[in-house]
Amino acid sequence: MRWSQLFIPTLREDPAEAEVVSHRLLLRAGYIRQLAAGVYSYLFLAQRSLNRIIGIVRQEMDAIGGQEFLLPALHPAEVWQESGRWDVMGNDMFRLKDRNAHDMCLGMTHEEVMTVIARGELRSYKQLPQIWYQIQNKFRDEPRPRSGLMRVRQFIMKDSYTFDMDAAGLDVAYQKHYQAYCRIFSRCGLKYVAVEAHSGAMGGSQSHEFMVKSPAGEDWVVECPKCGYAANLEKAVSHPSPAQGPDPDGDLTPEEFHTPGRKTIAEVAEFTGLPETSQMKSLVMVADGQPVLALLRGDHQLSETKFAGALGAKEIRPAHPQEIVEWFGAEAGSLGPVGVTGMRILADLALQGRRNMIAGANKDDHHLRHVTPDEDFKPEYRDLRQVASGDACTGCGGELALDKTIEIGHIFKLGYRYSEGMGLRVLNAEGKEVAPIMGSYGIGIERILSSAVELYADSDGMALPVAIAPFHVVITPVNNADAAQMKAAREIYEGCRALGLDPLLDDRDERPGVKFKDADLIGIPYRITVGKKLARGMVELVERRGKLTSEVEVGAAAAAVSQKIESALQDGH
RNA sequence: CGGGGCGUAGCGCAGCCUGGUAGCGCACCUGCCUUGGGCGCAGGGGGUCGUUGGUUCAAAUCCGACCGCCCCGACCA
Repeated sequence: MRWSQLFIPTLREDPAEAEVVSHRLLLRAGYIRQLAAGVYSYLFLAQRSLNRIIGIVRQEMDAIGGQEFLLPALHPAEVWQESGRWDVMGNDMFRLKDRNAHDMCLGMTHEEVMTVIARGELRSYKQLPQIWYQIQNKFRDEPRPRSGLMRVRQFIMKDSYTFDMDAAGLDVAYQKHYQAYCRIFSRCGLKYVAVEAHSGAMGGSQSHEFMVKSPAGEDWVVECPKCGYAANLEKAVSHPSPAQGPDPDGDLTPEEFHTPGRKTIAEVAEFTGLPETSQMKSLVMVADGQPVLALLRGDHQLSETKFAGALGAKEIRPAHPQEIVEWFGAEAGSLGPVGVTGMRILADLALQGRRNMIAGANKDDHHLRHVTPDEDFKPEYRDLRQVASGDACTGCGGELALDKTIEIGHIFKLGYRYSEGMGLRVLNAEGKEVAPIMGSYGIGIERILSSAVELYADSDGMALPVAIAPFHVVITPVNNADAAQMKAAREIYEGCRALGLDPLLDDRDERPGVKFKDADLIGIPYRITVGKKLARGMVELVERRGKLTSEVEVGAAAAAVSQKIESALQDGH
């Protein structure tokens, strides 16, 4: 296509509201414009790039036997009430009423709708397995949209749903998706990791997230460089570092001592001269309205996800200061498990077997020494500890690393929640009614674009992978007034088209500097510069990433770039 | 929902403190010039100063309410 005819509104300056790299560049390069908080218009370049991404996703989904549907974005309240999620989703769901005051909502996801279709039509085990998917807009009224296309309120998602007769069938569907996701993200040119994930409020047994490491990410993943263990921080396990000092021996009884003004673990450690690992950290949480005491080693952090999981709680929060005083008779900073009644006490596994530790005395400015779990109080032991960087891998002992990541895909086994709950039944070979087992698998389409921008940006702009760039190559005549240059540029352009490439001809009447800057900014992976060297019959072929430049003959330029593109697509660059 | 910041031309900003009816750079339009990294010269168009109430002879400027957007945190199938 000819640049002079296109709408590519590049900005010379950074828009003030954009902070993260991808947001800034997508705006500057004329890919997107904001309409409201977390709502964006995708202009020409973004649409081309997203279509490329969608094309890859579609191919790979079809390759595993997926069947594409297009489902309503507008749902009646009933289907969500039936699954019980009308209430669960709270303010994250966009809700509205139709003219008859009937409750409706915009779909955040499509388990309900898919299940409704399935229960109306699937009758026999002979019809299973099924893989149904859709690529379309989903709506979530995010409490805080942010980071450009990273967290938005309307976004494109590929979502698939599988129906199988048994767990073994689900395993197959799950593995197919796992493999398909690996192919999709590799083909899109991303460096990603698949990590074990928490399956969240959806329930279900097994779950993996596909993550791209990036400082712009919002999730933490834990990785072992030695054995390849990788998990979302919410779910990750590790061996904690050893306690920094031995516990005092003997069958000692708790003994109160005065700790004026010492509230934090660090302050108490300094005051007593004992390491933080000798202390018990007491956190008061409220789980579904009930107070619960959580105990950890002094230097450890509570994983709220693990904590909620251990209790099977839907909603947890730290107790308010007034509540703490009411229940413990002391303020946070002097709390401990000894003498606590009327609430569950959950202790992290790292406290099991420890003796004679320091804990709060439930009396302001006082602590207890010689507190021993199981003797001085009876806790329930659970894994509550959030993994920290440097912990030892439980598999191989390697040193775990923590990285910030962007979640681009999530697959999980749903189990029977929707089929059971919404009355989806088929007859099995014995003629008995059974509920099929389901899986659900999502990909954030815009996040693939954002991640690619983040991953390959430099000071000049973006440098998109060939497979998802809006054009393969931009042909830049340096001087429009030079008829020979324009002619050669057009010939190369036509040559590229003949080879099946998507070329962009920069025929704008602009100074060369402007053309180069814009080409770099919008991230087209290759540029053919037609300039002075044309006198010798040569043009330049520039790779956007790394700015590698080579000279080729005019007549060979199209073939040369085609070859590079071909191999880049093979290697996923 | 808690904390912070911002709203003046398409974009980036100044003006506000100390009220007197709006300015700069980029972009845009016209002409000339120039053509290997956001060129030069000349001329020009474009703004209900987020909305609304109040104070005042007079409000972009002072006071109040509201709305919107960004950032940090909480939250996040």
